Amino acid sequence: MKKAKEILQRSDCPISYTLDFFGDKWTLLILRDMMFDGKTSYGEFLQSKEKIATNILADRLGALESNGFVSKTVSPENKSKFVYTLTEKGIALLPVILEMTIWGSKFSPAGGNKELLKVLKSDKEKTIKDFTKLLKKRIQA
Amino acid sequence: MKKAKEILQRSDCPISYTLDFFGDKWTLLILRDMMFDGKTSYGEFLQSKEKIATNILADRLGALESNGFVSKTVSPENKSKFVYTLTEKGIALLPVILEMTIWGSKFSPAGGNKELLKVLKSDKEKTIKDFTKLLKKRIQA
DNA sequence: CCGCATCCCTATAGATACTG
DNA sequence: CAGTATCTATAGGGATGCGG
Repeated sequence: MKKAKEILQRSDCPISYTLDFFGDKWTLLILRDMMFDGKTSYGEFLQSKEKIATNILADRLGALESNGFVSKTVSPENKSKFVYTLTEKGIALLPVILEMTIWGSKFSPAGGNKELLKVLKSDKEKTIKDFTKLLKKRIQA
Repeated sequence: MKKAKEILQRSDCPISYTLDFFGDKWTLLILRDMMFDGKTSYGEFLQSKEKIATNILADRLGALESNGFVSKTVSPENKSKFVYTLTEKGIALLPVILEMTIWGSKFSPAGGNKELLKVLKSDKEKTIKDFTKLLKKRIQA
């Protein structure tokens, strides 16, 4: 039995609310892996370059699931494996993540995703819309 | 003497880089107060409804300053008071914060800023551009 | 062995009281 | 006004466990 670790809302401010849940260093990285790399399993998340600890990963996946950002199902191929997929509520975070990508690409010493930046620059709104559509399609299959 | 608390970069990923610095529950709220409420002083930040602790505020202001997101100057009116203002690097985070506002407004039980949402919906890119211009003007005065 | 969870211990975040 | 000091709670790293 898992306790659902509810979100404690500090104020009515929408920014504050967003940070109440996503204001940590790991949660959005999991969503990134799902959105951009199509990852769906615990093991795949573990392999990301930032090296998330197993307990943190389990905790965040649980929180994401119990708050409706991802759904957890048993893998059809492997009964002892779980598949995590984005919900629409999770997909709705794409614009936030993309803006973070843009900002990070501009200011990180490591540079950023030049390809993505070029596409975004030409028509950001369209890119967001199209990518959202793609993600939604992916979860229907 | 203050240690500059450098950012430890977990990977080359721009999203990860953004989270390395802004992946906490308070830093962006300070920027929110500066952007949307025009706050400029320690005392004003303390009064926000989320009730930030004094040591956290001091810590975050120090980090924001030493990393070039805000600048700290002595108040012209009151020599024993400091004035914090956004830099261009800080202003560049506006799109991220606005997307968080949009997301939070959509999903927070408390609802959100309906006015802002309406404006953003009609032309998001223009709104961001105009507001950025306003913020830049503000720091030149 | 792999996928996932738990335990333990340290480091950091954060609340409250206090100070130059 | 603008912080520090001190103390406690929580996040997080690494090892370990356990079932297939």
